Amino acid sequence: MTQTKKQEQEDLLLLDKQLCFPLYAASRLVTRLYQPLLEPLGLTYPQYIVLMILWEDAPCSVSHICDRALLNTNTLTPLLKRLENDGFVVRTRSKIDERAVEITLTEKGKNTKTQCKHVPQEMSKSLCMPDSKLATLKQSLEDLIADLQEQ
Amino acid sequence: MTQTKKQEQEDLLLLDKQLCFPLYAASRLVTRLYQPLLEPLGLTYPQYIVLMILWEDAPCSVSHICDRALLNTNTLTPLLKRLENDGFVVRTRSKIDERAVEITLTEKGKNTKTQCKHVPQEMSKSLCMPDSKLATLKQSLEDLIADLQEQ
DNA sequence: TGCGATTATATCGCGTGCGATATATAATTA
DNA sequence: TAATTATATATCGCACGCGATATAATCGCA
Repeated sequence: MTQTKKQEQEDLLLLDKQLCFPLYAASRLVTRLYQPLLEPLGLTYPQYIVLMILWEDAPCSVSHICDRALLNTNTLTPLLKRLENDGFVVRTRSKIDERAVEITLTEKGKNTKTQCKHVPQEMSKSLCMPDSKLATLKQSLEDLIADLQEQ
Repeated sequence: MTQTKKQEQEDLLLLDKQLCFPLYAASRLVTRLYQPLLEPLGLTYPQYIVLMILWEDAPCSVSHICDRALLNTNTLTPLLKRLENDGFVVRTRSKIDERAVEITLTEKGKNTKTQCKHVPQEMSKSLCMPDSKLATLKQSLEDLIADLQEQ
């Protein structure tokens, strides 16, 4: 291999050339931004994601939440147990299919939606980017996810 | 509040309206894609990120890695200890400033770069998106990070 | 019907992430 | 120079994520 070609190939390992790193860093930074909004409600960021799913779809099964959150039961079972412990949800074995666990929102779980109403607004205030650019970014990420899910 | 207005505000809490969720999900899915490439080298994804920084900047201090990786010492100290245990790096107290710890690459740590040469190519094969779109996505994420870092 | 394959959830172990706090060293300043 | 402040790293505790594996219930097909 020529010196030039070797150099080019090594340069692909520069941090600034990676897509993965800004993805990883942006995700963590955005999560940090949510933390002070969610902490007063006694929620973590992944718990907030799961509650959003439940506000749309509850009562529903654990596997339904897995599908929407793109998380596995090894993450979701403990998370849902904590949500149950904290009084947001109830976990019940399905009568129709004894393998399945149905997740139901408690009154507290339902009411938390009202207390979260301000969260999206606060976030879009913090993400000081034009809405059109945010929309494009969101769409690109969704395209990426669709690609990755097929694999 | 009118019924319509209330409805609009609640709709902001739909999972599909969030930017944060595709960011969170895409980051995790991409990390999963790296795993089979890194596992044979005995590396996790965050360890790979730190090694990329070291291939550019080593020897350097822990705080320098913190700055580039956007991670804190509570994450990096244990990670670097594991990298040291696995023979990729050496940690030494700086003689100039006894507070600082200098991270040096071992021969194994340096050689691992050669073994990672194929990783970026493999990844871009897997991310089946036009390069121009990937470049735009990367730039948007970097803009987002720049915004978030100011806060 | 019965038995192997599939599905739904749970558990385990390990490596992050990160808020909070601790400790030691260096820099500053009164 | 002594006291204060700032900086660099480490530690602790807890909640993820996830590969691997386990368990129980259901399905499918011979």
